[in-house]
Formats: sequence, structure tokens, C-alpha cells
Amino acid sequence: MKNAQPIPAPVVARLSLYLRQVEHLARQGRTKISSRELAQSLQFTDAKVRKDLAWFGHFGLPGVGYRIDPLIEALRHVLGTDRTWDVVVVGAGDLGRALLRYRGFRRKGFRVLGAFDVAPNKVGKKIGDVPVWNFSQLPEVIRTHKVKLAVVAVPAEAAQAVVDKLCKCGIKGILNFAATSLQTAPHVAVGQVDLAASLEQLSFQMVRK
Amino acid sequence: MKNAQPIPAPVVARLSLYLRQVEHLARQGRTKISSRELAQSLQFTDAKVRKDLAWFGHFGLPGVGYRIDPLIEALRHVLGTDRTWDVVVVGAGDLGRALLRYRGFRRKGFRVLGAFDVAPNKVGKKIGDVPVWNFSQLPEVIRTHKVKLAVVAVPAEAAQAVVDKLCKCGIKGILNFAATSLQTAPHVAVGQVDLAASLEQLSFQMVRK
DNA sequence: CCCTGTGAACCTGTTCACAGCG
DNA sequence: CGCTGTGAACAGGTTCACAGGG
Repeated sequence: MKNAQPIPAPVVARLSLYLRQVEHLARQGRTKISSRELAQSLQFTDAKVRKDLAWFGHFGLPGVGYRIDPLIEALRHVLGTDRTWDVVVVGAGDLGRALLRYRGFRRKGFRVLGAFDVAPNKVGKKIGDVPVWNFSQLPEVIRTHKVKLAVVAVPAEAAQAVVDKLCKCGIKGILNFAATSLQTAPHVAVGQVDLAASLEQLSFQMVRK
Repeated sequence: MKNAQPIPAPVVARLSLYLRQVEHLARQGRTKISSRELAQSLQFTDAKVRKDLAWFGHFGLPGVGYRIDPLIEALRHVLGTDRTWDVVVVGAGDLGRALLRYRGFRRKGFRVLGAFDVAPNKVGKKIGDVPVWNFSQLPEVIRTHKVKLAVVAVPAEAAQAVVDKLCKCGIKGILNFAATSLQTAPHVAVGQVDLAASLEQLSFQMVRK
């Protein structure tokens, strides 16, 4: 445990993968796993797995491996998903609707409170079991429910304005699906998912062999 | 130009961002941009931008900056998007449907030929202007159209089987939205988008301040 | 003896700083 | 003079290799 230093970003990214994997193993009734096996299933090296897990405690058993249940608990705690986060989705277009229906968020401890849109034909309806509110109600909802996380699924042209508004309301984290780079206050965490860019990366890999 | 070595992955990831940004500038009628300005808009350093662009040619003009049109052309060429790629989507659930309707793919040179699903109530219909075929027709479609790229948007439990099938049909690149890690032949490029993990990363950043 | 935890060596990508060109 | 291109210095993350515990 070298818990003075902050955990490096590439390590944190892998922690999500470890968690996903060990949750899967737990559902199969497994109780222990070695760094070697965990590494192989994710195409890492065993030393990397051990180093990564050593950032937040040493509960591996020499000669045995890691006990899965404590590992899950520790990973969730580090990642902050040992509690439920309320999330709002801004933009109820195709992508927004898909995200509202996506079951995986809830399973990981994220509760989607509702969505916001400006289109009158969407406002007031429900998508799945989640209501769509008028965008003008965003400050009110965020403040009364103390929402910390928002998902932005609006067209690129609208994204920066939406994000400015979110920041003013005191949001702490934004997952942006719009294909544009955002300017925010430094204390707001931003994650970016660019679907077209992801395909583009594959395209690159295919032309070079 | 140091074109003997392969371009490092983190550089390639940024190339997509540079391209997105300069395409945006071109639409505004801009014709030149300096590494400094490009860097600021993406929150990078100017030296990083220059080093990145130097991997595939030096067409920056000292004292002036980069000419935007040739830069776009070069970036598209490197990324392989100076041509159109046919893509199929496997899984016509909520996420699959959203991806089928997503305009950004076409804009970047990806043409979605169609989707595959096993649900009889989906097969035979159209989503947007894209047909949904029975999953059993996958080999036929991939082979006759020589499709190289597939997007996987099926439940995690089904993903590995789908991917095995895709590999057998000779697919070259897979963008996987299922929350599971895949085993494939080494010559198949795999990109991973894990929506829940992306939120989880934000969650981490929020608990540590 | 197997498997963890970890210093040390290594390697790769980033930043710095400046020579050189338009 | 401004801005690119790039070697050199630096920083960080990964791999190696092994000491130590069950």
C-alpha cells in the first residue's frame, strides 16, 4: 500500500476492467483468483495486475491468489461505486434514449434520474421508466437532488452551452458523447466518448497491415 | 518524417482529435492554424501537437502554421478515412438502434450496411434507412460485401460467440460495446467502448477530491 | 513450491529548448 | 520575428526478477 501518491490514470482505467472481470467470476461462484489468471483473461501481464492492485492495499495471499469478494469490495470502494450516484442525461435523441434504457448503468450503481430536452414532443413523456423534462428545469433538478454526474448526448454544436450550464449548476462530472472538445472549470471531471473516433482508430489499425 | 517506425497508439488517438478540430475550423472558413492554437483548443501543449504531426510528414510552415486543407487530407489518409468503409452492426437493441441512427459515422466515412439480430420482430424491418437482417445471414452479407468492420452491440453473454462468428467470416476490426473482454485472433483489431466503465472513471475522480 | 509484493532496470512518451526557415 | 521540427533531458509506466510468506 503506497497510498500517499494518487493512483495513475492508466491504472484507474484498468481497475474498472478488473472489477468487471471479478464480478463475473463471483457470479460463477468462484472465490479466488491469481494475478496470472486475471491477467490472461484481460491480456495483461501478471506483474502489472499485482502492481495495479497493490496501489490500494495488499490482500493477495501468497501461494493462493486474491480472494474475490474482498477484492470486489475494495475495487468498488476505490472507484467510488460502493454507493449509488444519481445521474441526469441531457439530450433525448437516439443516443440519449439508448443511454436511458441501458441497464448497465444501474447495475454499476448509477441511477438515471431523468433526461432533459428542448423538443416539446419529447418533454413530459417517459423513456423506459425515466421522465424527460424540459431543459429549463435542469438547474432546479440538479440542485434539489444534488446531482453530481451528467451525461451529455446533444449535437456537437449545442454541447458547450449545455456544459456551461451544467457547470453553473455545480455538476462535478460530465460524460460527453458529443464530438467536440469541451472547456470547463478545472474542478469538473470530463470523460469523452467519441463513437466515430473509436471506429476511426480501428480504421487506422486496418490500413497499416 | 520518421516514417520507418509505427505511430504509437496514444499519438493515433490524438490524430482523431486533431482531425475533428481542423475539420471544424475548415467549416468556419479557416485555412491555417498554429500548433499553439490547435493545442490550446484540445488542452495539449504545442510541442506535443508538432511532434504528433511530424510522424507523418512535415508540412507546417515556419512563421505561419499548418495549412488546414492539406492537414485534413493527410490526417484522413493516415487514419484510413480517405475512403468509405462498410460497417455492419450486430445487435438491434436500444444501443444498436441508436448506433444505426447515428449520423456521425457516415460523416466520417463509415457506411452502415445493415444490422443483425435474432429477434423475429426486429428482422425484416428498417431502422432509419438501414435494414435489419437475421443473424444467420451474417456470413453471407459479410462475404458478398467484403465487410471489414463490425460493431457489436449485443448483451455481454452473447458477445464472445458473436465475435467468434465474425472472425470466422473474415472480419478485420470489431468495435465492442458489450461489457466483456474478448478473445480474438491476433490479426483482428478490437476497440472497446464500455459505457458503465466510463462513468465509473468519473466516479473515481469525484471521490478523490 | 506457488504466488504475492516490490525495488531496480528498462522503455516509451512528454516536455524543454533551440536551431533553422519563411 | 514567429512558428516549425527535433535532439536532449525528463518523467512515468511497464517489465523483470527475486525476496518472502503461506
